[in-house]
Amino acid sequence: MELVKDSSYFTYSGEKLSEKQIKILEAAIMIISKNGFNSSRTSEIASQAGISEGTLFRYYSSKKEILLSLLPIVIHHFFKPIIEESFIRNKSNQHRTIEDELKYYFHKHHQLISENERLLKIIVVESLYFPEIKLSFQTFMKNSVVPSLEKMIEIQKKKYKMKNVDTRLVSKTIISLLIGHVLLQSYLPDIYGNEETSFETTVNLLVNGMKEKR
Amino acid sequence: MELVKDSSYFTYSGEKLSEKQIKILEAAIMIISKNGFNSSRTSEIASQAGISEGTLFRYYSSKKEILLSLLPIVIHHFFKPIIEESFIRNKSNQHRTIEDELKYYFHKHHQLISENERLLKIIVVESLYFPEIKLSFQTFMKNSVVPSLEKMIEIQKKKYKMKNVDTRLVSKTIISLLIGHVLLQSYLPDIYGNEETSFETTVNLLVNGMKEKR
Amino acid sequence: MELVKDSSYFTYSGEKLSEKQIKILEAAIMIISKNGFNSSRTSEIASQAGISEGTLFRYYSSKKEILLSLLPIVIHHFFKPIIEESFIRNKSNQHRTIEDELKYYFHKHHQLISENERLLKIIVVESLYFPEIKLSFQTFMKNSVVPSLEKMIEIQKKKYKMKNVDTRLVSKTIISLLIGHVLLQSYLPDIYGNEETSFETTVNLLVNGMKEKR
Amino acid sequence: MELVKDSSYFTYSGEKLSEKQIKILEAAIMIISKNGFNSSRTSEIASQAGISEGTLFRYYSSKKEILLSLLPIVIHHFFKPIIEESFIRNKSNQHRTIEDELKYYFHKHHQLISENERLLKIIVVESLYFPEIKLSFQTFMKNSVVPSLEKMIEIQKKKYKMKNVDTRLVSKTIISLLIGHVLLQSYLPDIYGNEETSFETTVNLLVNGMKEKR
DNA sequence: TATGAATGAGCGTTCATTCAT
DNA sequence: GATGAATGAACGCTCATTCAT
Repeated sequence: MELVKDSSYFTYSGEKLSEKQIKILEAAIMIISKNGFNSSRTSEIASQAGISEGTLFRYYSSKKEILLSLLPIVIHHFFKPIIEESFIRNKSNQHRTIEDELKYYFHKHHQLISENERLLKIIVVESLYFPEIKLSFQTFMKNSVVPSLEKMIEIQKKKYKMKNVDTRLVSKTIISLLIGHVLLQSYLPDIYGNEETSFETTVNLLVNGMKEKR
Repeated sequence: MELVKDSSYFTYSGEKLSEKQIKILEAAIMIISKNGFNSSRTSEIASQAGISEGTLFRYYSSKKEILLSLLPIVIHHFFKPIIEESFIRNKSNQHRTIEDELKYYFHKHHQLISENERLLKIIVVESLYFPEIKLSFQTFMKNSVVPSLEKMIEIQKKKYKMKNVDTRLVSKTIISLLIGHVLLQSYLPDIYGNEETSFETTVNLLVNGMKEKR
Repeated sequence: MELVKDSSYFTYSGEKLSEKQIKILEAAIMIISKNGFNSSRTSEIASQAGISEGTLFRYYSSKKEILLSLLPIVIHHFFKPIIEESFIRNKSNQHRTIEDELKYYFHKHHQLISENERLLKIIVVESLYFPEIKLSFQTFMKNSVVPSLEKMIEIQKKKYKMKNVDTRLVSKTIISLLIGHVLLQSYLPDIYGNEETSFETTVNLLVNGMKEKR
Repeated sequence: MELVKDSSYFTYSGEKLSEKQIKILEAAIMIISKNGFNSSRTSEIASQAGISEGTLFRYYSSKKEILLSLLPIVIHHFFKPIIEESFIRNKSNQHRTIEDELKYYFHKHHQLISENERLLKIIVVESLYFPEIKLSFQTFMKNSVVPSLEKMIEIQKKKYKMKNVDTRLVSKTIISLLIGHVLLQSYLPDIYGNEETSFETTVNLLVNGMKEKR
């Protein structure tokens, strides 16, 4: 399974997932990301996981519980890294240019999204239909991701004296560009294929736009 | 139903939808956009349409056929306008600035998206799971939307002598911004609420970025 | 089906049961009285009713609803008659002897129990496990059956000047005798077979016991 | 567990139950009397018995075998005492009155029923659905309980010269009263509550009824 | 043509029973 | 012997689809 790099993917701090549970979640991510939650069959997840359907329900008491148990994994593997200091690097590396900073930001996100692609697809889509998932999603965006990003922007604004730039608008733009690039890569790979290589020019365009013209 | 302005919404060239079919499709858009295709019940669609379940199956031989019949409507109402000359206005109004042009482009898209919001949601989400929908979607993007957009960009590039600008990158950026803004408005309305008002500054940022710095 | 004399058994005032519902209830009474509620399969009830399982659930939204819908039938066919004036005849026929009165009371009950045997079995047994059924059962006994019986006893006590007789004890005894006779007939038919013929002597024993000895 | 006085409860002649088996049966009586056989889970019985489910099936090869193994226990603890000489006391204490004799009989039964309440409930209810249990039940009643009771009645009839009394009817009446009282106490405790205290008057009523009137 | 009752395949879930450790 | 994880048949229930009226 391409999403999951190694067997330690699901064993994050604060949770002790058994081998069976990991197999189930791996299978669930495969099946649900392919068919959607509602069209995914517990029988299919079980057989993909190499266990019986009865065993599946020993570990997850309902189909929905499987879906919900993906939430902390997304948070751990996708959201946690984004809000960590090392991700933004807004403190230690102030000698870097804003372009470098943003390229790093885009690159890290791209990497994270690639690593968690199927998982993210599930959570994003199912949050349309499961309020509890949407809420988790929104909460993390609102309380962690956006503040963290805007903090970085504020620092850069001060550093480069771009007082007229609207922080909120820039954060919206950066997130939009990320989302858009990921979706376009997925939907129109032959036109908007290699995302990684386009970051450089995208960042240049963006930073250039933020700088005041003569 | 807010999506459908009048009874002629579904009567596009090449198709003659009966009154019953229109009612069914209206109901289907309501129900499916709310619950997703799989969680939508034919019984609910029928009762929302004010007909019996039996009648529904006289007009659409299967539930999936209803979904697929929404495709040409999306194409007609969403994609067609986008690729039409009047949408781009790249010929007649050459006296306008590039900012005006883009603001108009964003505004028109926003309008179109608003008018077709539920319909688009269905097609975008279900295209994740139904290859035939995805293909239609991709084909229109590749053959019509992107060329049309890039044609406009080329014209503007010539007009404003921005030779160094990468057309593909700009089209990707514009589409990304549109997608991102729509999604963010939907997922994080209290942070990134009013889309329309942010177009102006977004366009300024973008155009500013495209212009060469001193 | 022995319990149900004719097709009008289930059509009592205040309820309009369809033909299908009657078939389902007839089948349910057969199956559940044989196997118990928990061991009865909806598939078996459906096939006994001559319909598909899907149809069964069109008329009763759950298996338990079938069980609960038997309650008003028991009330209508078993409890209602017991508390009606005509059953006790404590007003119009005061010229009758207490023996006649009791024989009539026993006889009527025996008839009612025979007619509703399976239905009663279900309700009595399942009230052990379903509190709502037990409550209905108790309520009817406490508020209707026992008061009605004790009213009759009081009248007879006055008529025959049996002041020393404990009304509550006599009602308990009468009900016990009824229950016991019915159960013994069911469990030990070859020993305590014909209930009807033993009523006469039972009543004589009871009345004799109530009368004061010299 | 209130039913089982001590660890020797289950060790009756002809059977050697291991400690584990006793624990299992104790747990089974608790669980099954509460939920009914079908709604009782082997997992619940095992955990109540403090053993694993696997171990349970080492001692009883199926769930039903547990139920059936309760039968000899009921026979040993409930029926055996009833048919024993000491229970009836028809020989040694001929100086007692018939009232005393019956009160003693009722009292002893009441005591036995109280001590075996849960066990009896299981056997009585499940005999409705398991023919082999019903048969055992019937056999003991027919061959042991009824003859033993009627023997006592015959002796009393001779002693008190009540030739006209129908022995079978009296035995039926006595058993009915016992059954009725137990059931009424269970179903309508607030009306027909204390069984023990009503025996005295019940016996008086019964004996009075058996005696010839002037 | 329109209906809606009837269908039955297929779902998520349970639980008595098995068996490797 | 004791365990408890694993099993899978069978359950209650759903719902897209059919068809007699």
